[in-house]
Amino acid sequence: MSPFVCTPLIPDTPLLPRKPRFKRATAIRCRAAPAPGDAALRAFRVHHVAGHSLAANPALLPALAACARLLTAAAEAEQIHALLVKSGLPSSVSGVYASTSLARVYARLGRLGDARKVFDGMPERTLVSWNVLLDGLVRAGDLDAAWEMFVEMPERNVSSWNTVMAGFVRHGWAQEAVELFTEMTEVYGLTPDETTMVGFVSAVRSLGLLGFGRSAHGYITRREFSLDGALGVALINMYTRCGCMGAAYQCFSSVISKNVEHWTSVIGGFAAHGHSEMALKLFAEMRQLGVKPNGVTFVAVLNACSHGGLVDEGFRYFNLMRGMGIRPLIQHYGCLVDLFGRAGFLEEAFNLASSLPEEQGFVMWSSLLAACQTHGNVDMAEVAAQKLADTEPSHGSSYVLLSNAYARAGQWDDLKRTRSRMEEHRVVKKPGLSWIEVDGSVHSFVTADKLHTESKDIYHMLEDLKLNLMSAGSKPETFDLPEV
DNA sequence: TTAGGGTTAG
Repeated sequence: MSPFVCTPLIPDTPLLPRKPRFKRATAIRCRAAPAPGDAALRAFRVHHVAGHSLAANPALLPALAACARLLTAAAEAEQIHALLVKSGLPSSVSGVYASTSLARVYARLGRLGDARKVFDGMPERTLVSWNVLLDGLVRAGDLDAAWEMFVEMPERNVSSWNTVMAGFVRHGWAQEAVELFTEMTEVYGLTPDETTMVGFVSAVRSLGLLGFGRSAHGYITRREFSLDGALGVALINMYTRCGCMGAAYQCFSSVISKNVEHWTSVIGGFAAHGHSEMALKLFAEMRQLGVKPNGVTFVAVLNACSHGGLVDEGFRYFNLMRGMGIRPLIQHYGCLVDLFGRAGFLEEAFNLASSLPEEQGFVMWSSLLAACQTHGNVDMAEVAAQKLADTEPSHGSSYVLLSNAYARAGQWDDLKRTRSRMEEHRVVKKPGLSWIEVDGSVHSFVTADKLHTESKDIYHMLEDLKLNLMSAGSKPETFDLPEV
């Protein structure tokens, strides 16, 4: 295959005309003379070409910072590294900044071995150098190694704690992140800064600890931390995940300088909770104010359309996105499949889903399977369930969704067969969990469990609620399930 | 002059 042809992540479907490719000549010219796109890299080159020594090049550290930020400038970083080695700068004491910055570039590129080599070669290390390496381990997902390093570091500051905490949250260790916060503040008496609060709020968001989230918000307000950056986004997201759209919107409104992520978070929140009109109204407002949406914003917008049954609008937004030069990803196509499926256009949903790469299709086929259940198409449900099982064979939800579809269609023999196949393959469906936080402790429940210490009182309360609902005229939807 | 932060399809 020609190196000049980009392989699209998603194969184009008839819906989506193929994008024009770059002209061959343009690609060759770019390759022959790669001009650094970043201002700092350009400045570095200007000084270097003018014959300035590395130590006298004011753009050295900004250029390395750019390499760390861009993640596409590995070649430039290597060139600067070579120049540093040649100049002898990294081994001099004044080179501690350059070496730390260089180690950071490799750490950010995921080249931990190279980062470690630079670090090991440093005659003098600062706490920042340690934190850079710590961050590299955290980003690579080697949390055990990161923890080991964190414990053994000669000293630690708030940044070290923040680095580990953010890493824990990013890799799903939210509970550990909360514990880390408690230890940092209560045992070590350190004062949290804005970054600490971003990590903490993100952790309590993952765990659904609304009470902790509210306390954190209070603390943030008292400290007069700005909500203009990541902190505002984290707070909006925390309220959204806890189902408090009122608080999320209030928080959003209090952000003075709103960026695309603030807008995306609040739009995504309203979309997820079924308030499609509000989500789309906010999207229009955002554009009117000149904030440019990104691919994630469009996931939120398309989600609003699918939850609101707005098929035509969904396609209009999808085309708008492509018109803005944003390449659709599997999430966007997933929204379209969901949009078709929920609205009952099962054939269209199926055709679109079938045209996409299978390995990323788990969520998409689940949504289609759910749509087949809703609209009573058992034949298609069987195919979708098979696709799901192909993607993740040990996942129980495909069997459960399929048996639900059989139940809805009254095909009890097929339902029995599916359940026995599940047993044969020893597939266990992980039960969905609900939880509620009362006075700082989290109480979790699965369907029909009696493990909670106050289980008896809870079931009494449920009975009361049920009676109240019935007397108010509510009728539950029931099926006559046979013994399986 | 070098470190740590946020949004994504069921």
